[in-house]
Amino acid sequence: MADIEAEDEADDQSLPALPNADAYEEIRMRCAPNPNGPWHIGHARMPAVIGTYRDRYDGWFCVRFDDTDPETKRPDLDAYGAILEDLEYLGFEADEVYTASDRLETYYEHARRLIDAGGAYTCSCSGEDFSELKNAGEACPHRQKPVETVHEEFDDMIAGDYDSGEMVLRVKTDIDHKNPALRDWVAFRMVDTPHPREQAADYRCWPMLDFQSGIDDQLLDVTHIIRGIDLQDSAKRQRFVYDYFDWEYPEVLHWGHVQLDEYDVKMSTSTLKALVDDGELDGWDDPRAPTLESLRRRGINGEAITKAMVELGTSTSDVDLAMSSIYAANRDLIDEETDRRFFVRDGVEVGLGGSPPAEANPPLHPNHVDRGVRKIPAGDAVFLEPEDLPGREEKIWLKGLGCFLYTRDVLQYTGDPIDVVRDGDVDVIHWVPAEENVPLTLRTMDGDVAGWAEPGVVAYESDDIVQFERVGFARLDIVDDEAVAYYSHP
RNA sequence: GCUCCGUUGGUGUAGUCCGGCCAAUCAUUUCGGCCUUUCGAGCCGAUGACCUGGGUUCAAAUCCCAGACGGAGCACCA
Repeated sequence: MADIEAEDEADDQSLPALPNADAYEEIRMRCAPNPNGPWHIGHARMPAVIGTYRDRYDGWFCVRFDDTDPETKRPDLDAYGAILEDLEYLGFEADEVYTASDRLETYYEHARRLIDAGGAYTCSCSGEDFSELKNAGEACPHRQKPVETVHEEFDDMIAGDYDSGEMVLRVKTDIDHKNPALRDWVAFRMVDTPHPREQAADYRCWPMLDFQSGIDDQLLDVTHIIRGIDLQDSAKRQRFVYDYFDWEYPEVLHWGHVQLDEYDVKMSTSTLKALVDDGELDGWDDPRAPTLESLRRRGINGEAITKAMVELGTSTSDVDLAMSSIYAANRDLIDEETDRRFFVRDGVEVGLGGSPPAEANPPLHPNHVDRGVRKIPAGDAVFLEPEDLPGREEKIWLKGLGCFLYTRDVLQYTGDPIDVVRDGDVDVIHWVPAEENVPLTLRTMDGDVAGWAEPGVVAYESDDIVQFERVGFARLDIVDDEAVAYYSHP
């Protein structure tokens, strides 16, 4: 029995065990987004994996907004809240939320300690000049400054006495380290542009990510860092600071980039922002946008995204995420609960003859007859999808209504029993009455599709999910009596 | 140019540290069959992979060397 349970547990865990997990009393992680825009689908990997580990190890994770660049990657004030909402949508809640731009005094204090330890120096070289020296493995003259001078100049930086580009604080690493990426990197620089957050608008001396993040990870007792390969060298840079302070660096995992199929639009915050600003996308939740807001509007359950992300694992190579894996996970979650309805795209009208039943009553859900049936009056004519129109003198089964022969431009009711379908010669199709129906626009990744839904859809409200039979799942989005639905997936 | 990292079917992943039980796991996709008054689901089945070349070994997806290909860093971005 115990063996069986152990096996079940192993099956659940598609993620590998965290390195050295046993060595820590509590697993502590951080999700450190830059709030410079709403999240795209790729961002979901961070909370999905970190949150899943948190739950698995009964650990802790925080969201820490690393918003220390007021200019180039300027924070978007709406993004802080939007990101927390996205997190909730994905099925997680942070144990704590921090904002780096609230913590500048802490970073300054650690910088001073680093200066005291001889681990940092103020430098007024231009970026190009320093780069040249660095590539040659040569120190710049500022490296030898007395500690007192460094303190004075750093205080002046904090006071805002320099303009952007005039002075930086560098960490003293190893100026001829064989990896040029690690040589005396910048810890603080001057930024003229005020931070968009009012609480932080007066600061001009801002830490770089490697410094800020390194200090915070220690102060928050982070045991495991999980982040992208673009930050592969960060750990190596930050270790120099950790060594000065005699701290122990956390375990660190890196993963590669995620690419999506099915989208024409590049998955990048800045690209999306530009497309939204130019009006090429109808906002961040446009069905064509690879954003979480878009998937949410399409009625896709956040847990399905989380599941697909967790299945990607944590390998350092780049991965292609197939949207079909998100869709498959979502179907698992919603199929049993979702009502079936008819929706005809680009319908053609065809008359009915031969006295068919006046009303069709297909079930709301084929596996749950107890949920009841729909009422679809047939009337004198129906709409069919052009592709479903049968050939001349061919039979077709209108689902819930019966068998018809297509002859002289009219569908003649034949009264055949269901066996004609079972024998395989007659296709079953969906339809809507030409008279009593609900015009509805289906918004898809490939554009809007106009059509008609069966009358019963008036009973739904926005956010309800239905399955349009033979079309796919959709989320209703009704505004001012205008019926719109967002297509989810097949 | 310098420095890191990676490469298992269409896609993702397990196995690689500690070579044999791996003619390679699981999921998804695709294609068949059963069932079904849709699609999906379910059940059954099929197709499909260890980057290349050397070496070590009785034995290599796994260790070693070389190469190819891919990615990342060398920002006063995150």
